[in-house]
Amino acid sequence: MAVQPARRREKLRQATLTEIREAARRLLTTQGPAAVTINAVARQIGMSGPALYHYFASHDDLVAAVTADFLRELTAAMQAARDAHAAGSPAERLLATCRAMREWATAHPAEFGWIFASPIPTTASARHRPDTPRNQAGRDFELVFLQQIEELWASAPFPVPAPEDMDPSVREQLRAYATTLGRELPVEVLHVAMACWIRLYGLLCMEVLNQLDFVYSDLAPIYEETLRDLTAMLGLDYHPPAPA
Amino acid sequence: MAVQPARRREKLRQATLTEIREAARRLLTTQGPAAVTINAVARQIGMSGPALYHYFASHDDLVAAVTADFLRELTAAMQAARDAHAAGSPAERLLATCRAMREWATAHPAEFGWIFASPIPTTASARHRPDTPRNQAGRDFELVFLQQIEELWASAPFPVPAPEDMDPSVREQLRAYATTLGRELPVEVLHVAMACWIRLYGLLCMEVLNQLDFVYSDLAPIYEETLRDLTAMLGLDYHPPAPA
DNA sequence: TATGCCTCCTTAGAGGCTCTAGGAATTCTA
DNA sequence: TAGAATTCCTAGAGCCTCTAAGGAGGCATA
Repeated sequence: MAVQPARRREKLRQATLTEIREAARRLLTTQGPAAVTINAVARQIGMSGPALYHYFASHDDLVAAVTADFLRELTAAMQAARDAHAAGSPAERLLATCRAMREWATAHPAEFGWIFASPIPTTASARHRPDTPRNQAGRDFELVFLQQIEELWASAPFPVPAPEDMDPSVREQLRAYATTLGRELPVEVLHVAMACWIRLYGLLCMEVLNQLDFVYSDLAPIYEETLRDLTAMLGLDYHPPAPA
Repeated sequence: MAVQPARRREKLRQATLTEIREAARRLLTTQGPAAVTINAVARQIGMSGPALYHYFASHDDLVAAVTADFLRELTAAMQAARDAHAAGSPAERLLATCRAMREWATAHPAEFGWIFASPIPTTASARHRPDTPRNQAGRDFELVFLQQIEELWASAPFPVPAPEDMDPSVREQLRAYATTLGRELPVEVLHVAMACWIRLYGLLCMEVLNQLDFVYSDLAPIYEETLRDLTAMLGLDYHPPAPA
């Protein structure tokens, strides 16, 4: 067995990598974003600061890696909720997915805040390396919602505007997006999908990022109200959440 | 004139204060949020770093002061748009106000991002000093929108849900908020007002904070579409924006 | 088995940051 | 005109990111 030792070393490296990510996350959740420094993470795992640069090229790289972890975890939570309702109606599946999104976000506000604060890299640099893990994770996240709308549309079309009634600029933007997706989604369907997404994700961001606590302390009923609106827009029956 | 000298010094102090704020803003818009450090601001105005502590107790204090400036400027822009349509219909006034909000935000994305990133201080400390300039400015901002809804309701009531159909928790939260406002707004009116606010402000935050540029590059028509929805909810006639 | 390479980790240190301490110059007050 | 207050300075402690240079060990090959 000549390959074994090299593989062993690789395993050790991977173990250290996840240890670093876990330490970073622990610091984030317990002491806030500012506490996630290279030095502090290194201290957490009993290393000197500079040693971490063997694993991440910069502080930003570490942040991006951890953010990608969070996005994947959020995506997985939504997919799990969806798959748990594989036998249910499309409406039940969609509602379960959307509720899982809020549950993850409210259970992990610091993590969600970090995802939000680190959007797609600035346009200039994004040109050069368009496929970081962070961006890949971002696309997968969006798709969980979008795919369900797509299936919904295929199985039971909901009302959409006539393409010629849409704003020409919007139509063109959505057409471009549809081609980057490589999917055969009509722009008017995409338009409704985005309108739903904006209402849902926008509300969630405002909640988790404390933009609404001047008036609301518990936004669960407001979120449910929004879900009710979405089902109406998509021609679905609303199903109340399972009681906890 | 014995008071004059003291007044002169106070004037100088105020001049330095605004010079500091302007330098901080310049750094923010030209080099990003991370560049707004005490040292960098001091260098900008030809001072040593520590000297700035005579004007702001900490870096956070400087940030809060600048943020309050931005909020006041945004509020003033909205009020100006409203007052410019004092002779118009309530619908025109409201639309002008909402458009002014987006115009300011898209014209000053860095500033708007800072407002968003520095929400009301963490609940614990907010208890102790509930009336910082930042919070005062935040309340004034919210009121520009809310007051117009209030006037609208008084002059031409729009459809609202029956209070007994509302979620009891939401009803209670809104009742509490109404009392802090010291206004006689029925909770069901407040509920509609908040639903409008969430849609509009949520969309704007997503736009300016780059949460939507994976699909949209120009959100002006989407914003107009949302405004159209709001006018429908409020029983108003939609007026398209004046052409630029 | 001995040698060289490669990886991992160390310390040292440059240059930035926030913020405190203590002192000098200036300006106001009495 | 003497004391008090204000404004600014430099020095420096203790963080931070990140680079440089070197040592200790595992690994592969002669």
